[in-house]
Amino acid sequence: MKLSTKGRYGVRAMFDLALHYGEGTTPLRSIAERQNISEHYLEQLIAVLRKSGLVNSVRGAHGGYLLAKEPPEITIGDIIRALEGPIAPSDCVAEDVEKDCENIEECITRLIWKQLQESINEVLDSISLEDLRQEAINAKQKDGHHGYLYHI
Amino acid sequence: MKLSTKGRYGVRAMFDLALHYGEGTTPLRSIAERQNISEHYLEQLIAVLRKSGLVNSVRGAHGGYLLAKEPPEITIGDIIRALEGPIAPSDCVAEDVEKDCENIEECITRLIWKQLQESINEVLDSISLEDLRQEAINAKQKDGHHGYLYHI
DNA sequence: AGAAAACCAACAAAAATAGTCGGGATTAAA
DNA sequence: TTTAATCCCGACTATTTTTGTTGGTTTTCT
Repeated sequence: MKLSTKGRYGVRAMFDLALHYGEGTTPLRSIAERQNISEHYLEQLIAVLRKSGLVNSVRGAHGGYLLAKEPPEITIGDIIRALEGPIAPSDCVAEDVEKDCENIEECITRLIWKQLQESINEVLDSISLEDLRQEAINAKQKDGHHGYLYHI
Repeated sequence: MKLSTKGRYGVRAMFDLALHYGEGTTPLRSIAERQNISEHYLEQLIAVLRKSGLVNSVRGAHGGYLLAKEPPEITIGDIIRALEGPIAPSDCVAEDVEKDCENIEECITRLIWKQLQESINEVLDSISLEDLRQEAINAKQKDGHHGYLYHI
């Protein structure tokens, strides 16, 4: 029950773009440096996000990436599903798969995975990039020097 | 965001034991056959469940496994956490790990993983083996011939 | 032209997953 | 007392997924 770096890096990259929303394009190198992620690896992830219609790109010098929609219109769920595939704790609850349960016990445990799937989607779809942006603004106001408010 | 077979097989095995609760021990082979899971692989999983105090074992001929507590006292969360480790979408929200976020963005995305973790645990801890047992009884009553009610 | 960037495809190391294999220890029953 | 059923244990292995790396090509601004 863990997200891979794909999802986590992807969310951070999109969050980074959200913080620079309205300022034109952001080159991948800047995102990678700020977020401390391998640039080439992030390239692969953002390619997926582009193909999913979540970011646009501008090629050439002074090019870069930018959000394809406004921050309130992009949810964490959109990002995670693009990068990690549909959220399905078990294959039998994935939308595109038609798989028969082999026995009644399997059918019943399926109820669990269905509930879990719905709950996860609900949480992830309830948080938009705008929400994160607001959190960041609040955090900075409370603690001027970039303050690591949420350390464990 | 997918559970491995460890968690899913484990839940099915425990469910199987719940359906036979009060009937003494159940040999692993029976569980493996009914649930169509490799016996040797399931052995490894049930060893973990035993060490976690969720099942007891009886060695020797006519031995087998049985639930260590009553079905209402065992939740799906107990089983999943035993087999897959603590539910933590990101390491920074795992209880045993003290990891500093490296920048403010990472700290803010952490809020997502924390919310997600809580939601997942809530769902999984709200379902007990007894709940599944009741579902099974209902399903059988409605459809006498072992009826695959929950097919997609 | 030159530099900055996106874009692309193949490769590869490391880790996790999903088992398999072979035997040893324990116990009930014949 | 042997035998069969069963749990117990450790080592091995194949496959897949993750997490990148390498080395380019193309596009566009200055």
